[in-house]
Amino acid sequence: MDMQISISERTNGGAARGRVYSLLRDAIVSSEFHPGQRLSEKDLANRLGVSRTPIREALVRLRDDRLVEIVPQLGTYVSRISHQAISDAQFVRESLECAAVRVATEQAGEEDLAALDAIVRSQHEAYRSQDIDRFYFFDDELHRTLCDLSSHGIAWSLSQRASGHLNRIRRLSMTLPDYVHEMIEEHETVVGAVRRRQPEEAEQALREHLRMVLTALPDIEQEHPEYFQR
Amino acid sequence: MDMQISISERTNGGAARGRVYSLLRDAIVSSEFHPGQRLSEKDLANRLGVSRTPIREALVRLRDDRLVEIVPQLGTYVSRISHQAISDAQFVRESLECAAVRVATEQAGEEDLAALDAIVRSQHEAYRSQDIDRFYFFDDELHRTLCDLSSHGIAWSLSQRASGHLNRIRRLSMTLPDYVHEMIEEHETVVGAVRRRQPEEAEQALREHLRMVLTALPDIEQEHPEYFQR
DNA sequence: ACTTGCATACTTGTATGCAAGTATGTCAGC
DNA sequence: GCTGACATACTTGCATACAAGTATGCAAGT
Repeated sequence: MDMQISISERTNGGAARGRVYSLLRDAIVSSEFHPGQRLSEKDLANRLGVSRTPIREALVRLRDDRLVEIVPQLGTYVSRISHQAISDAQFVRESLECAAVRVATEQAGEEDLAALDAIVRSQHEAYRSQDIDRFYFFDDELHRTLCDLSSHGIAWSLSQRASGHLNRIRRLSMTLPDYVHEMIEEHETVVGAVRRRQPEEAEQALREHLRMVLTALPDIEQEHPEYFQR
Repeated sequence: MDMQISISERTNGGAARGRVYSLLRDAIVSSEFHPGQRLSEKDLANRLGVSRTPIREALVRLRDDRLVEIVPQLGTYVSRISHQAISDAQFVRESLECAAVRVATEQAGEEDLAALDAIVRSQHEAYRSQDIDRFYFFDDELHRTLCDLSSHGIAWSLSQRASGHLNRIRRLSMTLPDYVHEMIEEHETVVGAVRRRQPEEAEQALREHLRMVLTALPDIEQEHPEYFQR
């Protein structure tokens, strides 16, 4: 067992659980842990240098996110991507973020609009330098900011939490430069509608934008059929 | 320690955690545990006849629901009712359920409509016999059914999970017969709009209905100021 | 009387041991 | 060679022991 990690983390209060949750979630969403893979609490505990307890609590939370399935006395498995889970995640994300953007359109001040513009500009820049991680960072940043502007930041928290399956698809379909440019244009459309105080337009533009990730689904399923359920 | 409970539960897999979560959530929502009250894992473990482990896992989940606040090395407290939490919960519930009812309006079959009618009739009956618990049961049942008809049952799960603070208010304002009758009429309006395939109407009716619970808020805050934050 | 420092009794976070159930490999018997 | 039973080595769920930090009350000093 790795004592350094163990001891250094012991000083912080409740850091291990959150750290383990983030690590495991990233590993699943990035398909580093591939769908269907069996996970062992004990093995994860050894690899991360903590005991089973924080591992367990993280796994229970990931089950709430539908990213793992825990079968008592049998094992814990990375969930396969299911169409129902994707559809549900899409529904939740659309519902929350579209409702948020309507409110944001009514509440955004001039400095808020400037912040949105800045994010879009940063995305352009990331696109030019082909920095895909940075691009997706600002993608999230834009959506988060739109939710925050509704004064219901919870919309983004819950949307993120529910979007595990969607993010897996997004991560599997990363390298599509044409699509990336289209995404920036869609962002500009949304921000433009917010600026012109057109909630209906903003909602519609965001809804279409959110559905773009689904267009990659058939290709991914053909490429990785073993990642999908049934 | 109560060995009977402990042993009887040991046979089932993962039953203790779920049972403890439901018990604690009910206790908080019903204000049996009053807002601001300090909870002790060890004390709860003794009272429920289980060890700290399932208690901990339930409390962590309740923190996700914003119903408790866990302060490391200090204590766990029942969250006070905050206007932000109420507003967030209302936003989430409206967003999810209104989106669901739109889809439900398009998808409901004749037998689904009959089921909705049956629930409303049961509510009438519960009202006549002044059975408030039964009334609220069918209230939930109607909302859950509407979500299920959208083929996104997750909408109801998440709505429920996010509605802890709202349900606390609802439970604190229980005995209002006039209001109850009004609620039934609102339900009938929603179901009627679904039957006539008017998604916009159904959504609007549901939205207004969902906001009714908030009308009780000022009275409750005046009656129990110590339950509220700040 | 008041303040200050320390012992103590809490709290939660983490680690680990035990119980119960399942899959699997191996060996005996046919 | 094939089949079936059993030992074994896993799994998760729960209980408990230990670590570390905080509040509190008491006693001693000013």
